[in-house]
Amino acid sequence: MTVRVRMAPSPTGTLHVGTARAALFNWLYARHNQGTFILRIDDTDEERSTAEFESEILDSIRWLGLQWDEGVGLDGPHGTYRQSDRYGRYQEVAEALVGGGAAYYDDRGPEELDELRARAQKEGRHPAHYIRRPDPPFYSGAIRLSIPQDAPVVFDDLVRDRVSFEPADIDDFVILRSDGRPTYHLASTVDDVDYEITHVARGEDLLPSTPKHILLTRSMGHVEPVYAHLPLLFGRDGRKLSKRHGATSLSDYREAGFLPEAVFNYLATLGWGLDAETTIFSREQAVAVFDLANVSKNPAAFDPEKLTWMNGEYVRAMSPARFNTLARPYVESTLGRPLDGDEWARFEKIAPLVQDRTRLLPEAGEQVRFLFSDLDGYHHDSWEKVMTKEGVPQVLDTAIARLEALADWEAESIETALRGLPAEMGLGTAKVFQPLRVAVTGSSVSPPLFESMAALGRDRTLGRIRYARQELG
RNA sequence: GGUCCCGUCGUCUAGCGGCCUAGGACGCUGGCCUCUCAAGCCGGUAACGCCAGUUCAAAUCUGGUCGGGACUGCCA
Repeated sequence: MTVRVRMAPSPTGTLHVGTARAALFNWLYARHNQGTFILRIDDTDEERSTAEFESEILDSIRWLGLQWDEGVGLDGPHGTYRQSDRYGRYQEVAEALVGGGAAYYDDRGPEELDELRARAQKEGRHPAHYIRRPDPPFYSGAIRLSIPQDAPVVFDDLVRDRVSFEPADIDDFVILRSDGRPTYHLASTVDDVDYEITHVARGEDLLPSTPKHILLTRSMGHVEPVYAHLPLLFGRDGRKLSKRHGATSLSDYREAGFLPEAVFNYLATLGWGLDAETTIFSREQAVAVFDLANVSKNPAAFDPEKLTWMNGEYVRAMSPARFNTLARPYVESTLGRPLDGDEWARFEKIAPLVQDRTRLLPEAGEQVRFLFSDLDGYHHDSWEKVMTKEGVPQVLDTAIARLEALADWEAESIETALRGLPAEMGLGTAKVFQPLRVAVTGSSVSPPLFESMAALGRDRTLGRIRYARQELG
């Protein structure tokens, strides 16, 4: 049997990292089993669904690298894969269920239903005990599924193992609203049947709805898919992942300069692992061994710090050419203008050293800023801590003399010219190189000094050291 | 309130009766390296929620308890 899995986002917001992770696990399962990964849009909530959210979600999924084989935007055997296009089908199913006696029309109003729920809570019982087929049958209003009371609903969840629900605790839930539109339960279940979905891996929040979906599937005369309920994602404080924890949308991370392969890797480690030892792994490695049955039961806390560390691992591992291409827009946005050809050459010269020091792409811009704009002032603390020390004027004077005498302007010759200074002047290395660093880059933290000077160019470097010397009087 | 799910370092996890004086990763931290910062290397910190039971032996099995979470809509 071919594995067919799906992700079914609702376009009522941007793609949440939790939804992205569920999509990721589905994708991994499909790839591992040479199955089909389907993308469907669950847009039955017409009030909140928008085309903008839908395209944002599709972009984010593509960015993460989860190519779908069937579904929205692709020619498939099931139409548009957008639920709003299939209302006729859902109505047909709902009415057939009524015809067969498995469902019924309910025209009780919200007030009456609220009263029943309140009574249930007061008496410590489940609302299902009260929301049942009313006495004389009605033939208008919403359609509810009638829950058979004969046996418990039991299923073997791939991650939870055996789960069981008593029918008395399952309410006769609405499948078709009184305006003829389907509820999530109906649309989702009908689609899973029609699209021949074999495995449903989704968030644990849907575990309590699963017996409803199973009963619905069975009353349609089909066998339910295998379920796998994934643990939920939380913030570092153990609370539900929300805006308070910072970014919750995949696109937020994309914009912050995270790499898709790092986000992919990190998300995969939340609730699953390649093996006992490996933290950094590729898509291919994950695909090779992934199994829903190995997913953890515990909820996971999303830790931006660990993601950032992991991103740095990926930044350092990429080719210099790719780093340069990816970093360029961030450098330009730091400067607020595009780089010209000469500036680009200077950047390329020092880029490998910047790459080693970058965890998030935007950091690259800050590190090379001194190369492309005049020092708009020294970092105050750096100046105070470094430049006001004794001996600094002599260090700068000596360095200027040595550098002026250089025949060429390469990092190696600059180093040769300056390397011996500390010993010659009887000073510690930091006493010599830190003042030069501050003079040249404006800060006590920068890429390596000699390479920075080489990339900056002879005239600018000497100009900056002379200027700093003047400032000291 | 009711139903269901979950419970190993601060966090992500390994562990599926003896290999556990509990392993790896992030974080934090001591040191080395070193022109600063990173990176790298060596070391440290820190966990089986609790109580019973089963067993020669329990983080691993059972029961209870406590704690956390989800759901409880004509939202998804």
